[in-house]
Amino acid sequence: MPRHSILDSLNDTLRKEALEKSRVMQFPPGQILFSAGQHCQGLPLVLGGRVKVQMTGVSGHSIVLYRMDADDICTLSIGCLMTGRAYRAEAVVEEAADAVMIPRGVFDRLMDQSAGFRLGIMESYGRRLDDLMLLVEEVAFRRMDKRLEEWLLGRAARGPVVITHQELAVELGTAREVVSRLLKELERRDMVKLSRGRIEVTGLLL
Amino acid sequence: MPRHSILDSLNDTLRKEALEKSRVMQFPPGQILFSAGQHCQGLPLVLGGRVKVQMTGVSGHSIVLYRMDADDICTLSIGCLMTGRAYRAEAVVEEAADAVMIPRGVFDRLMDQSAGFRLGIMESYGRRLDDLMLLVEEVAFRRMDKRLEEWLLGRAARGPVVITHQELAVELGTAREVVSRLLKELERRDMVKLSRGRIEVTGLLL
DNA sequence: GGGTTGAATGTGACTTTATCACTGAAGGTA
DNA sequence: TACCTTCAGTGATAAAGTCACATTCAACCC
Repeated sequence: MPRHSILDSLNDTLRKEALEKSRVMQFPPGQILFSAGQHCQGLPLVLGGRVKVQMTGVSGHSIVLYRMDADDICTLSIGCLMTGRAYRAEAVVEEAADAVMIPRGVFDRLMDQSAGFRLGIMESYGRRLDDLMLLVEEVAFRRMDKRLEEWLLGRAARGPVVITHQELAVELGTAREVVSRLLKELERRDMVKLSRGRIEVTGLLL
Repeated sequence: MPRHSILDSLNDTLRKEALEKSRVMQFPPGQILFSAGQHCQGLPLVLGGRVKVQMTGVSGHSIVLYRMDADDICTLSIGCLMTGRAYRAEAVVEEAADAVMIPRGVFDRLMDQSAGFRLGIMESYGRRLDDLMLLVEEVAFRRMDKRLEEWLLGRAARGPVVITHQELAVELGTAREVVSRLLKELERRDMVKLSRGRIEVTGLLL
């Protein structure tokens, strides 16, 4: 039985109908949920796992925009679903994920029938807008060394971080060389230990 | 009689009710529609004029996120209205604007009763997300000289651009000195003529 | 084991952008 | 006219991005 808080906001009849017409799907790590240029088939409600959403610019550079995990809604899909536009970004599964895929008709019906569902959708939208606004500010004004340190701290909680410099560059929206150099500097200062595809955070405080 | 396409999507009864309970407001240039930290009083439907939405980061720097003009909906307000969060950005009137302010209760009722209204709201949200995603890419990867030239071309259509270097820096999310130097270089190449608070685009092609 | 290969990382040289600290210029007003 | 405030110009330096190439590592195959 899929657990997603936006489904809790539905009454029994609606929930039953929604689940009957939707499918729970499983996605292994590495799977592309959708990519730029594709059209939307339904609204994914993420039940578990983790999915990163990134976009590639005209320049060929990529940047991670945000992540989705348990209890999230794929906000990007809503716009594509309602207006028929194509995705501009790409979603890649990081940790095996499962999601309820709500087809368009059901989505329309839920929006029509349930105030709670509408609230959930709007909340999700609002949060996403906020995230992106913060990202704009971060990219435009914050220093790369601080952003890198912060990113590492956010991941260092449980053991070493498994990631390449190139992937880390996409996380931060910068170049691989910049990441390499900043990491080397941190290593010189004994704040991290580097090995191939792996960063161990040893003494890093914000 | 306010003209806004999202009102056209309502049936006569709903439109009449909505307009009775809403107020058309006028805003002179320079007026702050809302600022960061404030709470939302209602959803503005922009009828005419122009409003820029910008945010100021922790660093104290500002950047323009997007603009609203005739027939736009203040997407940011929706999230704040529905979830009770405070605004994170600031909206400043550039050209005298008028807007219908829809109070929360009416908004809820329209979302409940009108599929067309819902579609309009969702479309607006989708467009805004897209805009912000493009802005992230632009800020992260594109060169400042190209962005500046593009911005100037977007404004040069009717006569000289009246703006200070500082304001232009906020448009692009960079520092005033950077704008000054890039403009000087364009002037050396006879692509613009500079005077105090004014930029005349003479020979600039993309 | 030794050799080959491709991905990942290191680094120098150089350009672009950001920051800091000023100086000078324009335009309004007492 | 003298003063004052805002706007613009600029040198010095640091941070970040770009390009080109060298090196290192791990996996895989004989």
